[in-house]
Amino acid sequence: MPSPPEPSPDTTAHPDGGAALPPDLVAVALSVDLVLLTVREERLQVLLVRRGIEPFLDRPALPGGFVRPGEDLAEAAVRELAEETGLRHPPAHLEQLATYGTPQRDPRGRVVTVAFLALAPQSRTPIAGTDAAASHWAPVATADDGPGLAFDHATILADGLERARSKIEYSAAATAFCEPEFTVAELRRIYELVWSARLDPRNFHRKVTGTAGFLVPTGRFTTRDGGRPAELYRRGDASVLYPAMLRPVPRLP
Amino acid sequence: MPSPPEPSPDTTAHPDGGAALPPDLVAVALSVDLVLLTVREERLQVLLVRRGIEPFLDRPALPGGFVRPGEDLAEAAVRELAEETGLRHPPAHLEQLATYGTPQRDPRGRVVTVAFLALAPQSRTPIAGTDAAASHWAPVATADDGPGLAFDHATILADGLERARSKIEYSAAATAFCEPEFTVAELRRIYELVWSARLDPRNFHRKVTGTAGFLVPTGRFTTRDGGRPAELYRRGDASVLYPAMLRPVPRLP
DNA sequence: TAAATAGTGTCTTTGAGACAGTATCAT
DNA sequence: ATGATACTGTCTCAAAGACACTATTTA
Repeated sequence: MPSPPEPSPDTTAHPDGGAALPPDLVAVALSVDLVLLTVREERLQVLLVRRGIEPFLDRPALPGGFVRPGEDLAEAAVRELAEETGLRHPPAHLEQLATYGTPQRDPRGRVVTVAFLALAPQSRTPIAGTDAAASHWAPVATADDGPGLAFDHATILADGLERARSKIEYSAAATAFCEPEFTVAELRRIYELVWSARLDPRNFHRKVTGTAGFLVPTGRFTTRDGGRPAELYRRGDASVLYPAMLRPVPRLP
Repeated sequence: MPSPPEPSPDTTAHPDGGAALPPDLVAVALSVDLVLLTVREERLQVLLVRRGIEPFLDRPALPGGFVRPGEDLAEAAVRELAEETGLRHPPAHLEQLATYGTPQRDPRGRVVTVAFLALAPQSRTPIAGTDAAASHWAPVATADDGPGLAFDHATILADGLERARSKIEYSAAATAFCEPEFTVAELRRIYELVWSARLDPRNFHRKVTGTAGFLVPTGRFTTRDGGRPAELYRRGDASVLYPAMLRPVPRLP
């Protein structure tokens, strides 16, 4: 890796054309944290890491780390993901979630974190790499059980879940959980597991195949789900879903 | 992988129970910026300030400033708003928009800014105070004309507008533009100006009065809009609008 | 054959869009 | 009276919910 550009970390000493930052600034440490979700073993799961240092030693936490000089925020997010989980490919979906900067959220000092939401299919999330020993999947329903998540990560996780649940209503983001080629039933299962709700297979089929640009039929079929062969689809160009898919009241027998 | 040695910013000198921030951190300056929108003179307008210092001296910019020690992000946003515009009351609606941290977005050094979206009625936005001389309203349609906005504020403004336009679809946020008591026609005018679209008065009336918890009738009437007296309403408890108000394709003759 | 899943069609209900008609003010 | 705006009602159409029926595989 080439050495990073030399920006003086002392931001107050960085004049440019006579303009400099005011000398009485609070310097904050900036980190990124990730809510990486996937569907595996018939459940919505989130990637957690076990903290190897204080504070919150040995407690589960969202993967993340400090932003480096000259590094963009999203760039830092995918780098941390690769380092902590050995993820080769960037996640299929990545978006900024929110920024958390309550003064006392980190006992070490002022640390502000920019949280990202990432969605990926199971095949792209092998968990194997340098620090990978400490990373593991946890069902979102029980992620905060036992020793609670470090820092304010329980809040960040809750916000990420709510974002994911609402995002798949009006966008094609749910396909980010799927393999490159998938059946309508597999996509429906994603919705059901993310929403904890049952959807009518026939109405769902009509909705997703009837929305222009959402799904692209490949012409090929699979029997991997059992029963009559189902057509395989790829995700289409449409990123917004209009009209939106309506989320039922959560009810999964 | 080795990190270049760098002078410790003072955030690293904040030990707590043996835990300290790593010494090779990049310290960043953290600021907040505001997209404060209001409806006045029959147009959607945004509050801008004229920059009094380099860089971008004399260019229009979004109001904002650096976060102080021990200060929460939203807290910093309302403080900056009060300082730069003399706004007494906090805005009726305030939400975090997004965080912008491209390395070169500020020529003075690494400055990351957390942007907020604020909505307020005209009555609460008098622009009178300490630094108020430099602040002014600009119609959003022409805000980026002439000398462009400083930094990446044109992007932030565009994101804020899009957020406001979509937010009023599925939430009661549009009432934040209204006075405490308002008529259905006044609320409709808000939607029309924010969306640049014409809405059918009768269908709009049916929609907003038929959605439980959205509007609370006061029993009193006004003739300030001319014609038959219109009932005055207050905003209700409902913060989400379901089903959503559908945004037509922008078309205002 | 039965069982399982894929896909199509049909009926009902909800709600949005379009627009007629009446009500109550100012002038 | 006229004109303006407030409000109610009615018709039509699009789309969601519920569910019957047929199609094609494996066991």
